[in-house]
Amino acid sequence: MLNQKIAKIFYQIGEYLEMEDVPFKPQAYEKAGRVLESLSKDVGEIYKEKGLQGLKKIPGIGESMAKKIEEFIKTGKIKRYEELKKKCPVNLEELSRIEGLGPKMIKILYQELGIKNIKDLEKAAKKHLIQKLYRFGPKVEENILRGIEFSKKSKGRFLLGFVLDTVKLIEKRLNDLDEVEIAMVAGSVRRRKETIGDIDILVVAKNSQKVMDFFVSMPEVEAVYSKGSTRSSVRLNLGLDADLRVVKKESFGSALQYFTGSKEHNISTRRIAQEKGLKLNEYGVYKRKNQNKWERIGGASEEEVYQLLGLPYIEPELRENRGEIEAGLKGRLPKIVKYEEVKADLHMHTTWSDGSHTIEEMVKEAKRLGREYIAITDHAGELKVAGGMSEKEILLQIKEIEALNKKIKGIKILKGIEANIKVDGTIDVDEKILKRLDLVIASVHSKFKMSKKEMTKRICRAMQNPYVNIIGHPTGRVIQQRAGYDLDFEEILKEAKRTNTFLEINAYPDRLDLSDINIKKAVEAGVKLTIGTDSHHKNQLRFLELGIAQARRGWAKKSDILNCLPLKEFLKKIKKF
DNA sequence: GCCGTTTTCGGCCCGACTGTTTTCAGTCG
Repeated sequence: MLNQKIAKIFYQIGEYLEMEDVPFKPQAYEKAGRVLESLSKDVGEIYKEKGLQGLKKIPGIGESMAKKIEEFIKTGKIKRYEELKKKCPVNLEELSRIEGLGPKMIKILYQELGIKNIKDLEKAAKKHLIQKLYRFGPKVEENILRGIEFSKKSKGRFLLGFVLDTVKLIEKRLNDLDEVEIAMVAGSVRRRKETIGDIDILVVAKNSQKVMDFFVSMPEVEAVYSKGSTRSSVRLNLGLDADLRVVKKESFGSALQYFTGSKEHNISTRRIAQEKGLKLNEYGVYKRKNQNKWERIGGASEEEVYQLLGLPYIEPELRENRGEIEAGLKGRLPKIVKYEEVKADLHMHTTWSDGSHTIEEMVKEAKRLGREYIAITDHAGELKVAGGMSEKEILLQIKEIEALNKKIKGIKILKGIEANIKVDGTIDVDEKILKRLDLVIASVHSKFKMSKKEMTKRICRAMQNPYVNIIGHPTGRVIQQRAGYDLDFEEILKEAKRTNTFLEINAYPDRLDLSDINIKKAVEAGVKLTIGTDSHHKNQLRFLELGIAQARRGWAKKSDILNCLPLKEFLKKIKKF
């Protein structure tokens, strides 16, 4: 929480400095903001443990910013920021969200028209006051109004899981065209980020005009923003924008690398190019010939781009500038788990609790999707709103699963439950029953707002239960809805390792809990993980892919994921004793 | 303001697009 707050202030300081035309500092603040945002550890804790020196170890944070962080921890304020804000007291966060509006324009709008927020901005635009300003015109005014409308309508980013199918469909359709040599989705979708802002697709085409015609007339297209011969831009009925770009075959690799991002990863790769006397852009890799002549030396494939930079191929899911470049240079990039290596889905619900399908229906769909084994893990115990099973029902369900295992071949069904971790950390199902199951997931479903200390103790105690194998959705976050419970994650990892308990990567689109950053921490701590979809409907079983993507983004190897194991070994490893 | 297997000083990623201008500034990804 502290990290996000300070990050926001740093972003704003950067924007204020940009208004003043201060060179280089804006980028420094912006970078520091991004680093803080994706930092896994709270700066408050870093400061408490290691002081100012600890803060300065954070990349992008030096003397001056460390002191500002210290100031914020101690006083809740940063003087420099308050000064800048006094000079230009506008709602920067709100205004810079408007597409096309940056610090320089915001400053002029404030000085000339006293515009402080979106409300003021909308009023001024409707009165046509903006187009009278120097270097502004009717088009700028129009764009501002459109930007305001968009920001009102759009919810911002979209969950990957709810758009991935459509993206894949569009990609496949394009690839099926005779005119298309290759079509590939780039951007945050290709990196499998948990939320995405828009869709970028690249194609190599023999006849680009025909491809563009096809693209803008797809049934999913709601509006066409622009249609050209090399780039078209549309809004899909899902509510998000999609761009299609035609690139030359010889540039496909560098274009794919460029448009896949992340921005931070690209900045790093271009810096490496520069250090080697090369230049990297979306058209290729270039070598300096003389003063101002560059010679193209590659760019047809991504592999070639990375190779010319002296790097191994870096999987898209790793391209977040979280150490993949450094690891690549040292030859220490991990071999991350492959999509086809995960054999099982370890978390799902049926009509026995709050699911929509019978066990048999779920099993058949899971088999169709190629799973080798699955665990049925209906709610049990006190969670009556979610149809928690009584102990009697659990025993009946065990019988049904045993019968189905005899009936259905080619997939094995494991007997499990999702039990509740009560406030005191105990499990609300009797050990006599737990004993008879293949695996037990224990999750927090109540009283989310406990103190950090209490919640950590609560989950640690659950892990001490000899029959609890997996902690479900360990941090309890719901993307775009609520932050996770307050936890000492380091402590959780220690206890998980000590008690041989596994942490879940919940693959449900709005959970993806553990997050990529927490997965990386768990992997580093040697804690093993399981992936489960938490499906409540058979159509949700396909979300396993999202959990694997998340594992890959967290640098997890095959050996870190328990459900990569064949069934027999899995059953041995899951047991605590 | 940050950073350093060439540096504690002198660099800092790159190009396209847009709208406003007659050569460029601002914004974006």
